Amino acid sequence: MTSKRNKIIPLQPTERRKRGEARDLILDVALEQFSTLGFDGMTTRGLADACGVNHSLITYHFGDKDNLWKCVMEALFGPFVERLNARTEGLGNLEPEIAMKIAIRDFAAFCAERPELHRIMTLEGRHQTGRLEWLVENYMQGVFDTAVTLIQQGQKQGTIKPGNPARLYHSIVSIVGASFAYVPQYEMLTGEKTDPSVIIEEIMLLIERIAFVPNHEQKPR
Amino acid sequence: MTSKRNKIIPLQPTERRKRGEARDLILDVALEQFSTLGFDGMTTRGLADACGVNHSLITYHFGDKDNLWKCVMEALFGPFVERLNARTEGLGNLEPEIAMKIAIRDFAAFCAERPELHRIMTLEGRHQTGRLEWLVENYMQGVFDTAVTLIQQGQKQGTIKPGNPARLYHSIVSIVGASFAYVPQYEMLTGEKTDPSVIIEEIMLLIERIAFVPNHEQKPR
DNA sequence: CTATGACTAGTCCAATTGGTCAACAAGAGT
DNA sequence: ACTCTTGTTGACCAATTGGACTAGTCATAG
Repeated sequence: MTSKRNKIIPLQPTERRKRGEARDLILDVALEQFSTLGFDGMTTRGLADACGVNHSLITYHFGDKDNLWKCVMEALFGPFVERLNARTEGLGNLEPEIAMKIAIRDFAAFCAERPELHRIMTLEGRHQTGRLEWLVENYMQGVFDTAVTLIQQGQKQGTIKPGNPARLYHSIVSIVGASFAYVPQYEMLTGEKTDPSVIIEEIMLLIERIAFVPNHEQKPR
Repeated sequence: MTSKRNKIIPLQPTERRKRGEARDLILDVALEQFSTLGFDGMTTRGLADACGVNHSLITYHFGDKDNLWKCVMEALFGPFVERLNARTEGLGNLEPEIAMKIAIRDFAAFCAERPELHRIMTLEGRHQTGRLEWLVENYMQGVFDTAVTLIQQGQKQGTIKPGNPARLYHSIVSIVGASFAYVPQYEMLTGEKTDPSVIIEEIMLLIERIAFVPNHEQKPR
C-alpha cells in the first residue's frame, strides 16, 4: 500500500488561521487530491493531514465525503461556467466565429490553470456512480448547448467547417483538455519544461486548422 | 463511502474454470478497476469479488498490489508496443508520412479497444509515486523516439507540417487519447451512442488537418 | 498413479478508513 | 461582564483494508 498521508503542512501549528480560511484551503487541497487519487483514493484523513487540520473539521464543514465532492466541483466548475456565460452573453452580437475563438481560449486558459478539470472528467467518465451525471446535468449541459448553437451559426455563415456540431464540440473539448493532461508525460519524455501560454497558443493553432475555415477560402458575403 | 465491492460475478460458482483462466480474468478486471478507481481506490478484495474468485488467489498469482499493477500494465502496454514496433519495422521502407498514418490509426484502434490506457495515463500523470516514471521508462520512451524520428523525416520531405516534432507528437497523442475519454460524457450530453470506428475516422481526419501537408500543397519531388 | 500447480476457504493481524461525539477556543453581539 | 455562534480538536467506533498464513480440493501432465 502506498502512503496516503501527505506530509505537506501548509500552516505551522502555532500560526493562527483567519476565519473561514481553513474551509477554502480544504476545498483547494481536496480538488488536487480528488483529481489525482480519484474519489475512493482520496481519504478525508489524508486530506486533513495535507491541510494541517484535524480531520473532524472536514465533517464539520462539509458533512460527508459525497457532499465534500460536490462542494469541490462547485468551486471548480461554478466560476468557470459563470465566466463563460458572462462572456457569451456579452459577446452576443459578435460573429459566432469570433465568439467561439474567445470562448475556446477562455476554456484553454481555464484548463491550464486547473488541469484537475480534465483529470476529473476522465476519472469520472466510466463510473457507475451518479457523479458524472451530476456534473453533466449541473455544469456541462449548458455549456454544450450554447456551444452547439454557436457552431451551427458559424457553419451557416461558412466560417466554421461543416460536420456534426456535437462531434466538433467533442473534438475541441478533447483536444483542449488532454493537451494539459499529457504535460507531465511530455516533460518526462523530453526533459523540457513547457510554459502554459505556449500550449494555449499551440491549441489555438490546432483548433484553427481543425474547426475554422481559412479566410481565403471563405465565400464573400 | 461508496460500495467498493462489485456484485458482478462473471462465472457461476458451479461452473468450472479452465486452467489458468482465472489469472487472465484477474488481469482484465484489475485493469478496468485500476483505470476507473485509481491505484488506491481499487481494492484487492473488491477485485477478487468482481472476479468471483477467492481473494488469496491474487496474492498467490501476483504477490503484492504493486506487482499486480506492473503485471496489469505489462498486459496492457506490452502487446501494443510490440505490435507498433513490428509495424514500424515492417514498414521501414515506406514513406514516413504513410508509416505515421498507419501507426496513428493503430494507436487509435488500440485506444478505442482499451480506453483504460488514456485513463491510466491521466490518472498517473500527477502522482508523486514512481509509477508514471516506470511506465515512461518501460513503454513510452521507445514509442516516442521512433515517432519523433518519423516526424522529422516527414518534415524534411515536406509531407508533415513544420514545428517541434516532440510537441506534434504530444498533440497527436492527446487528441487520440482524449477522444475516447470523453465518449461517456458525449453520449450523456447528446443521448446518442457513438461507434468506435466513427471516432477513429474522425480522429484521422482531425490529424490529417493538423499534422499533414495536403497533397496539392506538397512541392513536387 | 502420483506429483504438481491452480484454486477455494477460511483465519488472523495491524493499519487505515469514514463518520460520530463531547469538549474546547475564540471572536461577535449584547 | 455574559452568552451564543462558529471554528476546531482529540478520542472513539465499526468496517474495511493489504497482506500473511494454513488446510484442503481438484484437474491434469508426466
